[in-house]
Amino acid sequence: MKLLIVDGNSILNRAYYGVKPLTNHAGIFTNAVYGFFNILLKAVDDLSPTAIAVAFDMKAPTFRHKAVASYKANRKGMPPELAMQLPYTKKLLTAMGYSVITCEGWEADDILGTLAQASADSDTDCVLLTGDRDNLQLIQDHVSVRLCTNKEPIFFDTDRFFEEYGFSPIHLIDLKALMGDSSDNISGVPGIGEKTATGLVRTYGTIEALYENLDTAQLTPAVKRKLEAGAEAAKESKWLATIAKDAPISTNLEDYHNLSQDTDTLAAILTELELFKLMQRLHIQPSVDSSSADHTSAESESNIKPEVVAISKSELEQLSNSQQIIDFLLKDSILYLAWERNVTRITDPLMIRTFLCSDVPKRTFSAKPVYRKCMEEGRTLGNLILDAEICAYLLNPSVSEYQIDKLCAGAGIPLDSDLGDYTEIAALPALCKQLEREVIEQDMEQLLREIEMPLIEVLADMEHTGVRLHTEGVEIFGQALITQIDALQKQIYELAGHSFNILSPKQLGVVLFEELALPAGKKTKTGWSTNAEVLENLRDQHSIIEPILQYRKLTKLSSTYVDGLLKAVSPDSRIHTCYRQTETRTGRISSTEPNLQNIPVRTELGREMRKFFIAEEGCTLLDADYSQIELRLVAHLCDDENMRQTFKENRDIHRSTAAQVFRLPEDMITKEMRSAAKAVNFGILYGIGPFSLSKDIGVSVKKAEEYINSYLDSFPSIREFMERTVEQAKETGYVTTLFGRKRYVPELRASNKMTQAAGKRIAMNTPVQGTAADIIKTAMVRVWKRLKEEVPTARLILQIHDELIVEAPIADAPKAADILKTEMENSCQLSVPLTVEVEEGKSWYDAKG
DNA sequence: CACGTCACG
DNA sequence: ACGTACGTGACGTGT
Repeated sequence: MKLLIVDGNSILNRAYYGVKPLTNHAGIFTNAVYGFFNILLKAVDDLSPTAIAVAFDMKAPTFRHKAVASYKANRKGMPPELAMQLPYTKKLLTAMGYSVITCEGWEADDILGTLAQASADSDTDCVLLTGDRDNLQLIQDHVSVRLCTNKEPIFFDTDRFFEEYGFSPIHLIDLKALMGDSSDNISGVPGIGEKTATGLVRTYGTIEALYENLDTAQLTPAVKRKLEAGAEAAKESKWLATIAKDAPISTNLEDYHNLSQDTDTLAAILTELELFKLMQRLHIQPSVDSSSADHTSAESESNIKPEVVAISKSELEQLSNSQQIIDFLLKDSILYLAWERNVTRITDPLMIRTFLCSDVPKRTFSAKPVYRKCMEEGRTLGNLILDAEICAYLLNPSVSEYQIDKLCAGAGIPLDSDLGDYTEIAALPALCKQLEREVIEQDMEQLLREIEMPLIEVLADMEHTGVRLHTEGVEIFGQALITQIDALQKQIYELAGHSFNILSPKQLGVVLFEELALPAGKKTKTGWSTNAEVLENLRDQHSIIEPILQYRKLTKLSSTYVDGLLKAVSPDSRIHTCYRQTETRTGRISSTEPNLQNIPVRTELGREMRKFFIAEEGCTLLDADYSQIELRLVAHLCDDENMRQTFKENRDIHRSTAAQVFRLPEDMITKEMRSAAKAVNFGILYGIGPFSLSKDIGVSVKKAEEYINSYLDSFPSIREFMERTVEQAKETGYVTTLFGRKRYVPELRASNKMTQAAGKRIAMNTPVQGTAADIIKTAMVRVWKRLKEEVPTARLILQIHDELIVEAPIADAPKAADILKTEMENSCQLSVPLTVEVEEGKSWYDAKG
């Protein structure tokens, strides 16, 4: 028999602080559970114990035992994010067949001590798993410790302990008696520190032996005096430091043998917590949750083992002409199919094309690359009815990466890894059905079918078409930048008196705040902040600041935009960005490789870049953007009559807001007042605070607060809407957009009030930003379809959140412009008009005056 | 790989 | 006392 005794609280605590915050989609924290079992399972793998006992403190300790008193007095209670994970941990341990031991009035330590002693007494080997060095005192023959640290665990037995401490483990309590332990509120002997205490313990062993020999001992007078004065404290401290070995628990070690695992319970809890990695590690399948239990057909079907079959060309043609739903995955140019109970794979490119282009109803996971591949062959993917990745995104947009195996785990769909390459395709039919059903249950079917599904092809087409770049122009622009950058660099080095890396915040900090002794403003966690805002404030203090700011601007343009864009140009002189449809938590699309949604516009020099985004010969660019879409949505969502009226009359919203806030007629509003109102308007969208507003518009925090209050008083319906939205998010755990898109806001349930405040801002902003995303996506689908039908020469090529760009032959441009404006303005009926401005030009720069 | 910085809506 | 507006992506530095 070999016993593993776990200090549950200590390991859970270590896991909690060692693993980054992690929650399931309902907001239950799971990081400590995850870390706990990683530590435990690693130990079990390494040690192969035949019995495992996990000790926990009691929740509400009484004062029968002295250690409890010190515990209560000196350790803060667990944060709720950790406390909520404790019952899950215990239930999982029990389900795994391990013993969970608590003992009223006794600490986990005491349980460890008692069991360790019982092991030693019966010549049974045992290992203590703990993160607390206190437990090293329990080491003796047959009893060793596996000490968890931030790195690899350290193994301690008597010999290893002696090497490190120079005395026997049992004398650890004597060491503490002398030096104390602030974390356990053990005072020790005042004035005796680690060095002295260690020396004394090495010489005398126990404090009793030390005090008996105090008169004859060779001690400095000071130490001797302190020891004499602290005799009582030493005794008291030793008593406090000693772990009990007589907790009233069973010392019959046979009682702790591992029981058989309750796989169902284990699966149910891990599924609830969405700890899929852990499930894999334990080789258990996720459980089917109760909501899907009544759909027995899907369940039984998915439990039938699929048959791997070969398929001939004619059979494939027959299948491709049928009306049954076929699930497919395209991976590394291999096509995997699943239908009825069969799975197969196809490598012949012609057969792959036959299937993909056919009209047979298809489902897949991640369709956009498939559309792209088809488009590269001058075709398209036929009759796609469902993309499971998109469904998963709608169900929870906060997931960082959507993977079939994890989603199956979360949806209670078994994965048969014996099927090798066929594992995923075999599970796909069940996954599609399940996710589709959930989307429908959560009232997002329309969002799925009318927006997200058709959008996949639109995005694929936009990527495939790409945007033309005037590469020579960019190169020349880049050369000019380099020349200026070199000059600035030289100038900066001269002003600093030496060369250094200007782009290194660390080195720049040294130059500015040490060598030049400029007043250091804010700090970051690693050093001084040197961001633009800080540097702006130092502008007048030293002539080095201006060129540094300039240097930063130009190097940014050079590396991110000139170099970045040139790297991304294809041989056709066009840039084919990648639009990501499952990336943002709000429903927006993002753009990568390269990001075409952050091409400079705010400064004149940066805006120059847009001169190189040009139309094909004989073509022109049409740029259509929504005017104030987010503020219009605020007016609609809040149903604010005042604000709605402004938009209905197509008046200047910022001027109108200023008039409300300052209680003046509109013609008395100054530029400054208008721009302050504009900042407040934007701030409102984000859940503004006075501090940030003051920074933004350069007034005092107090003044900024007045503006905000005045704003919310002028528009009471906005305040009500914001409060209502946050309230609702707290109750249900999520917020929704006008079109039913969801986002969970677990931040609202955190105990940290900063996090909670962030949660409120998320709750307030997401319905606005998300609805705007829904609207432009709808418009994209409609514009794309109409252009395809009516002006097939015109191509949608770019989307920048509230802006669409179409490339069209000059002759077709007016018609395309009309379609753009009409479809964008009418993609949604609100209580305020949506207005779109369309402009035209040879380059993006020209098309956006 | 994390951080700081900065580009956009 | 602390940090301080929502949502993104890319680059260079430095551990």
